[in-house]
Amino acid sequence: MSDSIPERGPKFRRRAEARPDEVLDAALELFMEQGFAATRVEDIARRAGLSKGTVYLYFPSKEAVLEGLVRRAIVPIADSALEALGSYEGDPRIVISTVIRMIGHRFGDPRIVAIPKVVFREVLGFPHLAQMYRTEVLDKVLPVVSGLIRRGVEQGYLRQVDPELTVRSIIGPMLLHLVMAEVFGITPAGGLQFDKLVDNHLSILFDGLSAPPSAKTWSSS
Amino acid sequence: MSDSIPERGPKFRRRAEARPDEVLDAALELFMEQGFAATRVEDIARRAGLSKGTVYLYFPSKEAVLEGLVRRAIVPIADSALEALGSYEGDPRIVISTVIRMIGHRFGDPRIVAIPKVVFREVLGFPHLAQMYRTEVLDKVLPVVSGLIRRGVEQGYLRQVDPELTVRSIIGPMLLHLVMAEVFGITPAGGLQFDKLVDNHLSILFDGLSAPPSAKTWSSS
Amino acid sequence: MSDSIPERGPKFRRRAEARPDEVLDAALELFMEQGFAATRVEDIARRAGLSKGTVYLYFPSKEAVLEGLVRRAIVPIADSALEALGSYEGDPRIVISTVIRMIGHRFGDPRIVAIPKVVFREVLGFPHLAQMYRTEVLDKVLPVVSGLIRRGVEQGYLRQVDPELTVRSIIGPMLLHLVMAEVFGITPAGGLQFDKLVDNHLSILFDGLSAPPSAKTWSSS
Amino acid sequence: MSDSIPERGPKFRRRAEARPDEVLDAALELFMEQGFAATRVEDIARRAGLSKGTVYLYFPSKEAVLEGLVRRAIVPIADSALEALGSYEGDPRIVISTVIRMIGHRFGDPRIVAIPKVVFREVLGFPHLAQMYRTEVLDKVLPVVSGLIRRGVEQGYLRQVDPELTVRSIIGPMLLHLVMAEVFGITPAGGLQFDKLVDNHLSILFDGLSAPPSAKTWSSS
DNA sequence: AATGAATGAGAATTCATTCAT
DNA sequence: TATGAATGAATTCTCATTCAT
Repeated sequence: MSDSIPERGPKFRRRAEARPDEVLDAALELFMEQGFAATRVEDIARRAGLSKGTVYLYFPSKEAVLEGLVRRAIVPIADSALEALGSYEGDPRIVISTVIRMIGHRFGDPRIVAIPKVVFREVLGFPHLAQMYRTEVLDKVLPVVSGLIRRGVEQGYLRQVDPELTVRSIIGPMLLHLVMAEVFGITPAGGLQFDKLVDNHLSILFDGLSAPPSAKTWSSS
Repeated sequence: MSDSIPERGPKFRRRAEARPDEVLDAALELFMEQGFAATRVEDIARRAGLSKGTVYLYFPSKEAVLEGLVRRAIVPIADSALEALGSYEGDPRIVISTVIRMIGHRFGDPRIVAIPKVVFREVLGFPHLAQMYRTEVLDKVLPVVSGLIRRGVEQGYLRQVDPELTVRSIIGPMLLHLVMAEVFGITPAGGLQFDKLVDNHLSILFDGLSAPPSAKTWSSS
Repeated sequence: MSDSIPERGPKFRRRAEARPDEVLDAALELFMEQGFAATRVEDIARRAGLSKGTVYLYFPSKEAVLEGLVRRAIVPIADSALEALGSYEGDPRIVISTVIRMIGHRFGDPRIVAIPKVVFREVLGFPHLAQMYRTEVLDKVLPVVSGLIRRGVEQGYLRQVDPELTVRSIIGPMLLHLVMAEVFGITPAGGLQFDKLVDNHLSILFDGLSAPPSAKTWSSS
Repeated sequence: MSDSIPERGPKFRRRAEARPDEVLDAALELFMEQGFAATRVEDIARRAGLSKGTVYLYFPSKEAVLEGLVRRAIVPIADSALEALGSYEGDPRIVISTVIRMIGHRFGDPRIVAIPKVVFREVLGFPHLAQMYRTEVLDKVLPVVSGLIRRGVEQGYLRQVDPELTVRSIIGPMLLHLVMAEVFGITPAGGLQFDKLVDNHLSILFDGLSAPPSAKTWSSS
């Protein structure tokens, strides 16, 4: 029992410390594919290469797995977003572009998009999940972004806009791009192409849809 | 026949024609509040003022209720959207504004937003729901919108943008506004205020975030 | 309702007194096809050209329909069988042949075989049905048959056999013929052919399987 | 049953391999007593000393239990019957007697008769059960028996009879004996007494009911 | 630590029966 | 009489969770 038992289990022996993470990985995939309710604990176990009982060794309940999933994802998100947005001083359009591109890049990784997708899906059923996500992620990130915009307006970089509402204009198109692709399978001709979306989006976001000569004659109100 | 006792409690109300709609109304509320999986058929019945069995009188399964919900909502959506977008000829910004405002207005009615919310939530678990929604709503509406944009570009009203991707920039901010409010309870100071969101959004959409003088010095690429 | 309403209902108007019988007819078919438990009251009603509620106008419960079915079938069976067997005095082989042929003939009518088939199927679940069938049919018919055999033995027409057990030898082959055909779809080449079965059976029953010369050397004990 | 309780109560007996058989045993008893439809899965579980869920651990549905029951019974039946009938060469009456006696003996065991009884009862409701039983049992056994008879006729041991129809005369009386006893509780004075039935039956089968002197004057046609 | 057999509460669905019309 | 909408008890089946090994 002490050393070489290579033929036990279908896979090579793994370090026990990695187990909880493997469970979360498996759960993430499944919750994303079918939702929390439709995923059986045994499915999670199987996909993680474990038995049902073992899952309960690391998580007291199925709901705890979902919670663990969100918790695990929360720290790096808030961290890296705030880090990038952090204390930049100059033209906010540069930071915004940078961050948007970074987010766009990250969302190319299915492991990363999966988290918000699962959260969106399940929060209504588990309000304290929403609470957690809001407190740990949104309440930290949103004020920074709107602060950035406010400063941009004050410093003359940006037109007079409502900073809070403008956050929706910055992030919304990317969310929709994802939703269309993931939920309905609607992508542009060549695939997800987040890069192109970001280019098109930033161009409109900063310079508007209107053709230059029309700027005088057009009024959106 | 002898004596008429019409007020004998909620039982035997005999309004057969209205029943399916009452069931759908109740189901919509519950699916929205807790999701499809967490809603028991008995809950639906109770909220509709019926007994469990009666629900099955009109719908062969719980899933059929969900389907009926989507089906009921689909026709008016596609209709009214296409009607508004229809065959407008002039400056597309006027149509876009009009439609966006119309959508914004409609989304003020919780009965109306509820449908896409439920669809988004459950679609992963019921792929043919996605199919239905896509075929009946998205595949009809999206091409019209991107056609509008394409024409706007060709006729010089709009800058050179990718029509398909630009759809995301038009609708995305509104989706995010809703998601933030409904999923995480994050609204601007005074409530949902869809009107203000729409104004802010359209202003940015057409004229861009950048302050006018900066147009020369800024490059979004 | 006053005079000529030929287009109401799928069939010509029938006299109300026939209703209970129509219900029993429908029930018989269905109980035979699928068994009592698998037959819904609504199925019975539909096949009888009535509505569910109307069935309850004539029978207080589903079980009462089954009971009514058996009751209706019992009288003529006992009657006609006893009549034929009744008070015959001469060679019992003639009566037995006659009755067997009569039974064989009757069993050609699906409406008639259906009754014992349904009874066999359901008696275990409704013991008082068995009781009824036994008291009304079997306890009347069997003693007459074994009495006939006993007398045949006493009068030298038949070999020394056990009259009670011999009843099984007389009727059993016909039962098996039916069971094989109805339950497993196993019939002789040209169909049910009850006539041929009866001929073959009677020939063996009275004269035995053994070839004549072997009679001396063979002993069945 | 009386003593050896491996203590610890009925829970967690951990005898995984025996379980399916225990379930089948319990189901057999119940299906026989009350029929398939009237037996609840929980009843089966309870009688097997298990919980409802455990039944589903081994059988995916109640119907699968019924199927398993038949499947389990089928192999030994066909095997032992064919073995006995197999390749006998001489006087077929000896084999027939032997097999009939063997069957008679076996049918003394309630566990064995139960199977065909359940099959007969439920087969109309589950046609593929009939299919299975027919293919695996009847289609194997019947041709062997009729072949035996045909050979007996050819070799002069038996009178000119129809081999296929004669099968009914051989087996039918035993079936009826069982049906009368099990369905209606009608047995000869001293109980089932299969031995006596078999003796009486074989005597008639081979030598006929008719008293010897009458052979000339009697004609069964 | 790991397993998977066993449990039982809970949910979907069916259908006999009732009753206002 | 006749109808069929409405009811709810009963039943099948699922699956999170426990626990002996």
